[in-house]
Amino acid sequence: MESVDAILALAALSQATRLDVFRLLVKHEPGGLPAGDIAKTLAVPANTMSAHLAVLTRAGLVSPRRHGRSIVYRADLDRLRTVMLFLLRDCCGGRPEICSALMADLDPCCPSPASVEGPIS
Amino acid sequence: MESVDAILALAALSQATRLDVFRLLVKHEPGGLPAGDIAKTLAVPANTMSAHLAVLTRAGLVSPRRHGRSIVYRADLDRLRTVMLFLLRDCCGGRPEICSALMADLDPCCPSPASVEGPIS
DNA sequence: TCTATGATTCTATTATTCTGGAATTATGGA
DNA sequence: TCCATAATTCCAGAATAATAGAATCATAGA
Repeated sequence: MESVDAILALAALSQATRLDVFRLLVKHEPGGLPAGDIAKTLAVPANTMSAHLAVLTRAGLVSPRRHGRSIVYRADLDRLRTVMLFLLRDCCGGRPEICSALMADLDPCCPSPASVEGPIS
Repeated sequence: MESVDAILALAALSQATRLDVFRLLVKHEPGGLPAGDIAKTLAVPANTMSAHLAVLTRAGLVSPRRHGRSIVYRADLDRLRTVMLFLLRDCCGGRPEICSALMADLDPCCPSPASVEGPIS
């Protein structure tokens, strides 16, 4: 990932409404949510929300798919992972001891990978 | 970490010059770098750089310490870790299967923790 | 085809951020 | 005290982002 892409993603998430949108969409994975529902849930006018969704889409953090009359948005977790990798690499750059401290601290947020190797229910 | 703090940090990093500053300071851990050297290295006027450093400082991503006539800035990796944890938790929120996929992909960026348990040279 | 609904685009207004010249503050040395 | 250096603060102009009313576009159903 290039700096310019990372900056786009960071900028997209550094705005309260858009961060809320992204969190909402993560909560609604993998089904996604229509633009109208997102706007209603967060109490933002439809056109304003549309502008925010466009920013998130340009940043690659969400993706739209038409479904009948609605346009359903989904969070792109892969993109978030890429952004986080970019940040981590910046820190690691020749300094593995820093990175592993980060990793160790990140771990408790999740169960060990071994425990989730089965199919996702 | 509260949303407002995360937004502050994300906004701070979502600007080319400031992202460069942060990367430069990470590279210069743990010694840090005086404001003037940062400005010179990145070819940015001193007062402009001062404004950017203030933004990064307010976001908690760097911290200044006077050293004689200079003010030496250091990257705060702990803060970066906190921001990344915030983002991860947003994704995990009741969905460990998503998070562990993220973790698994983050791993290759670093050597295994076991290999860095010795003192940092 | 006509209508209603969901969503976006157009446009203008307001607010915020970025930038750098000039002035100011803080420190160390002569 | 006086000067030079390092850095910040003050300020204003330019650029960018956020917001929302009105108009437009796309689809589904009658």
